[in-house]
Amino acid sequence: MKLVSPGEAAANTNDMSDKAGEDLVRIGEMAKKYGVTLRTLRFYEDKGLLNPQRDGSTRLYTRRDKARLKLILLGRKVGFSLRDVKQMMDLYDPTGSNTKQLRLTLDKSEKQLARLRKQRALIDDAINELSNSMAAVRQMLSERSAPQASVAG
Amino acid sequence: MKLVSPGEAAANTNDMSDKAGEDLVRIGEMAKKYGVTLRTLRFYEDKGLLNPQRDGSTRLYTRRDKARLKLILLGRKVGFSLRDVKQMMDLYDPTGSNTKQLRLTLDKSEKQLARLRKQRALIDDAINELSNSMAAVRQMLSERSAPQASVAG
DNA sequence: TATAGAATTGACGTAAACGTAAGGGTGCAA
DNA sequence: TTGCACCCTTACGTTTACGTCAATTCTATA
Repeated sequence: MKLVSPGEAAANTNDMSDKAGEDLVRIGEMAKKYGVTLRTLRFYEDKGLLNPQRDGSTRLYTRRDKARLKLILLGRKVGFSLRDVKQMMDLYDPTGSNTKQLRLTLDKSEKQLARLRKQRALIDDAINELSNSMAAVRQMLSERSAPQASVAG
Repeated sequence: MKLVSPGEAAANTNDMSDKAGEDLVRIGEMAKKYGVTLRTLRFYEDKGLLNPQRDGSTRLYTRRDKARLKLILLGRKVGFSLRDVKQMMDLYDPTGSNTKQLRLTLDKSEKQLARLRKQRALIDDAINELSNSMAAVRQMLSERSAPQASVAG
């Protein structure tokens, strides 16, 4: 069964679903579209983060999957683990107000924000220490007549 | 053979070496002194970063080892890998001017500094993105009457 | 129909710096 | 002699997010 020939995603002549305009794409196109590898998409599915339809064994991603993938990638970008992302997404309920999900997300976000700030502080420390060390090394290089005062011993 | 009874590091009645005042310590004291675990010290030795003497099978760390450990810990703090630290330390030659070592150190330091700055930029990005998301989530929480506009789909 | 291009599952490999457990030895104080 | 406080080596486990085959199958097209 032909779905979307590689290279033309718009003209879908498929009669897969009762809903028109489902815009199904296979894994290759999906990967290209979002700059991830096939392995990554399969991995996310294995971890329960994605759940594409199947045509036989072939994965078919809907725009729902695309939305989820976007969220995953955003989550990864801000430093959430896949586990965190899953926890937050698992709380999604299309019928409710999603208050719980939003609260959890906010809670995790606050913690992550704190971690990020801590990390930044550590990096700033490291930058300072490293700059100092470099100054010292430069000193020693400029005074190449003091064999005793080496940096390692 | 008794070397340094635990708790008194100064009064060494040992006749280990011909050099007086060697100030040898065993692994436990070394670990405590520098806030690392025994495993860490053994690991560093296994990786060729430390080379303590032995009394039978017992490791004895000299002040040379202490200096090296300090360097290792500084290196780790500024984000060098142990491999990098080893490369730099391996170039140390007590008889020379250590120009090569210093140059390598400076070179690696510059690269590491660049990495640190890049990382900091990434973190700043993440902080911004996360802050934006959080604002959006707070919005949605405050308008708990819009079921359609959920964060996950 | 042959062939290239896409897709599948399964499963081991990778990186870094140790953690942790197992099994065993040594010395010293009560 | 018991027991504790140290010490030793060996070796597998941990974490996270995939990478990298391998062997096979499906599909479209020239």
